[in-house]
Amino acid sequence: MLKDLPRYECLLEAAKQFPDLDPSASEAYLHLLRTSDEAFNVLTTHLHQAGLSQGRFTVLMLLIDKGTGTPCASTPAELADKAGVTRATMTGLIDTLERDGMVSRDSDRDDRRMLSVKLTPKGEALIHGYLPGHFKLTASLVQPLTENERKTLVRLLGKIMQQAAIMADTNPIAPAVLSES
Amino acid sequence: MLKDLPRYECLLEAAKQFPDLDPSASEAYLHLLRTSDEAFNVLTTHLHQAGLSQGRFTVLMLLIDKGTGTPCASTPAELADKAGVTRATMTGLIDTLERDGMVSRDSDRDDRRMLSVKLTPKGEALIHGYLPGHFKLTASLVQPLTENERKTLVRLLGKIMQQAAIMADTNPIAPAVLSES
DNA sequence: CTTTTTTAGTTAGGCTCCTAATTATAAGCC
DNA sequence: GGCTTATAATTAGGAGCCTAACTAAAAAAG
Repeated sequence: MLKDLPRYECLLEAAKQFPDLDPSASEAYLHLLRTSDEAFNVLTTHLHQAGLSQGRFTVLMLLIDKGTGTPCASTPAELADKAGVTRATMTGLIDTLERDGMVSRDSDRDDRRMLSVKLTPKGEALIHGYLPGHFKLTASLVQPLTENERKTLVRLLGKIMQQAAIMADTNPIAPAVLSES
Repeated sequence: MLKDLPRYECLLEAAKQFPDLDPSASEAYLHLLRTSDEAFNVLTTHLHQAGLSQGRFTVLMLLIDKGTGTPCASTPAELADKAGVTRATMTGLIDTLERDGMVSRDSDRDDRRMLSVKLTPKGEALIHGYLPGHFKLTASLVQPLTENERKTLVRLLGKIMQQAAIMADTNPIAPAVLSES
């Protein structure tokens, strides 16, 4: 999800040379990316300590049976869709998870093209041992904010997310840029 | 910076099974990551259209001479530090940028271990042609927020960033988690 | 039925990033 | 001077992501 972490000081400086630039927008944007990056890195470090990556973690989460009798996803295609990666990528993730004994592939009796991916006891133990710490970390990150501030944050981020979704649809630059006119 | 994009619906559902979980914190955290991811993807798409990646873009930004006579960085080591990547990674980035004619490597007379990396005219043209659209995109993303909302957002994100920095320092989980007690 | 189309999953090859080991040079110490 | 340590950059090998091409099986069309 978050990677790279360019150092944006230089970018901000360069930005000042652009007359048509909206300074508060740039500042908000850079803060958003920097903050997510920091937060993400905290969690990623925790993941790495458990031998996980974002992709591996997502797969395990999707495979957990949350008491309903069925996990969120079980075939590679479902997993890829819900994880937001391609099927090819999911094949690779399942490959390494299977190699490490965290999941198993079982072929479907009715449709021989399909597979069913399941958590092994080892995988189940790993993810259940990992999650409490994960949730504690996320809680710690947001802990400086009051309940009201959290609501405000979610609301403001929601506006940006909505705008990003609009811009992602109208893919060329021009229409998105002109959306405020 | 942002990649992967796990679909957190399942995660949120799973989270409900954890009694010690702080729901508003999880929600805020997930919103933060999802929003940055969406915003990041919009910009990354724009970068790709220009034949750039986050890493390549950062290098070019660092190499721009912003009228001061000297760019932010010029040796691979400086570039790596300011870009937040390893020197090995920077070597690879410079390799492909040099291959594409965007930058040049010149050896230092005094210290033969050192190199000086410079933008070629082609690289300079590319980044200068790219930036206006980049800034317009970031402005569009934040456009739904009023000036006051932008200030609030920056303030709230700042609190989280500060907390993340604290947690990144106290690296093991336990101390960070207990920081509120 | 046979042929075409669709679907599930994988393979192949590329990119960006990483860590760890390596090469070459410079600097400090005896 | 000669040895050790530190520094600049690179190389080697791996992980996770991508797109595009491929294989196998099921479904649809004739």
